[in-house]
Amino acid sequence: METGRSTRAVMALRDRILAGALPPGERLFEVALAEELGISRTPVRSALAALEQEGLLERQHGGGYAVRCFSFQDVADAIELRGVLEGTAARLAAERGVTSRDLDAMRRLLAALDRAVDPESYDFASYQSLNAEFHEALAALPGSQILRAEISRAGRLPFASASAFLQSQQAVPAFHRSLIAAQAQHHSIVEAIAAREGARAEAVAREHARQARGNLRYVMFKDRSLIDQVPGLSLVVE
Amino acid sequence: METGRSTRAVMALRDRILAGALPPGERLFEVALAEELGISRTPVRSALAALEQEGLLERQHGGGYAVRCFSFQDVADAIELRGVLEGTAARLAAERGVTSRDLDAMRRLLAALDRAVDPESYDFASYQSLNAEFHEALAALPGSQILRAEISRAGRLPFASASAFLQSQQAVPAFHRSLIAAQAQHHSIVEAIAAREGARAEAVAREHARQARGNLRYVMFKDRSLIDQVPGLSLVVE
DNA sequence: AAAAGCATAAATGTATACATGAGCCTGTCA
DNA sequence: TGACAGGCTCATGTATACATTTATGCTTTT
Repeated sequence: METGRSTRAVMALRDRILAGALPPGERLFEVALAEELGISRTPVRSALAALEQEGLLERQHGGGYAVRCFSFQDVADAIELRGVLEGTAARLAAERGVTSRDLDAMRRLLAALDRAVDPESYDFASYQSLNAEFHEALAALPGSQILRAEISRAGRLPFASASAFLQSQQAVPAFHRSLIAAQAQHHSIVEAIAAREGARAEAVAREHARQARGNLRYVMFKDRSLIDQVPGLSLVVE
Repeated sequence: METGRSTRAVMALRDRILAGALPPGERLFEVALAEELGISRTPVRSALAALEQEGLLERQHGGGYAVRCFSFQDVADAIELRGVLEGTAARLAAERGVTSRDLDAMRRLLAALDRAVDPESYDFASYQSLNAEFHEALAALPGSQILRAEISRAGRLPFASASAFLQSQQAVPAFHRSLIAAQAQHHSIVEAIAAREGARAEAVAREHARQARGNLRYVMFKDRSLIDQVPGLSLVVE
């Protein structure tokens, strides 16, 4: 198990940032963090650098880091970006073709997701993990390491990940309907890829991501009590 | 002037990697590099981490770094990725609209590029820097910090940047014709943005990037003597 | 002879001490 | 009273010493 101090520091700081314990804009000092975490400055430094790459911190003028601030538009753009990249994965998979083995795997995931959303056998926890699996498998489908890495990066910003709003959705009225709609899009994407319909696969994957934009609007403007349920949304300042 | 040892180490190592002094797959040792550069391990470590983020190095199993190997397909994918992202910038600029101030700036760049490609006043050096300016301005056009940063990242891999193949193109027969074709695409992109034609702007920007794919094929399969003129192409192994 | 386990050496991970530089406060001079 | 200069302080950048882990090779045992 990889349990280096540096890794632990990254996790601890990430948790604190996302929990809102470190408010957006707050400057972070190496010595203070080191004492707080009971380790030396060295792993703290590498953790800060890692979190900057992750997009949670930004360098201050003249050295040092601060917790990053995001605008509503930033979050919307990050979601759009993920959609564009996942759409590219879907299109390339369609254009280049996929092995029947990979296609079967996608269809098995679809079937499992079907069971998870079915009112008869509804299982939210399963849906959550299966949804993440589906999106990871999709990213890997065209067989491009470069694209896969970039999609993974785009989902690092917590509010931009494929399952960022799932938790909060549970509390909204039309929740189950939106789950069903999303699952229908999953089916369309796989069908398009199987039929080598690149443009369709790309368009549906993009639109699929944009569902999150609607959820974002709901959380930010209709029911702000849900903000705490979406990881990283505490970093959004107006 | 920012002349920290860490920054210097990044530049020195990047140069050596791109120059082929450190062959792809080669493992890098901190102590050796530190002695070679006449500095301590600390800035070397941060430089290695930075170059990993840049995509030039990859972590070895169990710690340590090695010079990254790329396949032909990797390079093609990186180019496609840049095209997708620049296409997104073009589309969003068209959809969201741009200020007349920004539009004028783009048109001034176009006019300057026109002069640079005109046989009467041909100036390759000008074209090179103006082309880079054009692509940077395009990335900034939709006003999205997130997208701009991601486009910048995509161009970090040296062979995926917008001007990666310019130098090598000088030596190919149909060089000047391809420059004129590229410039025509620049015009189309700006025209589409001005007319709020998002789909067109995106499609043309993508196709524009794909010119690099043609150049890549030429360099790799038709005239490998040009490989040294494209930064980073020495990292491609079959 | 082959496989497993231990020992050893070398690399990375971590801690700490030292150097440097930027920001700020104060005091003095115009 | 305002502005500039000088020094002080604190945070980051760097060097080095120490700890830990990993890989390799040799020995031993089956």
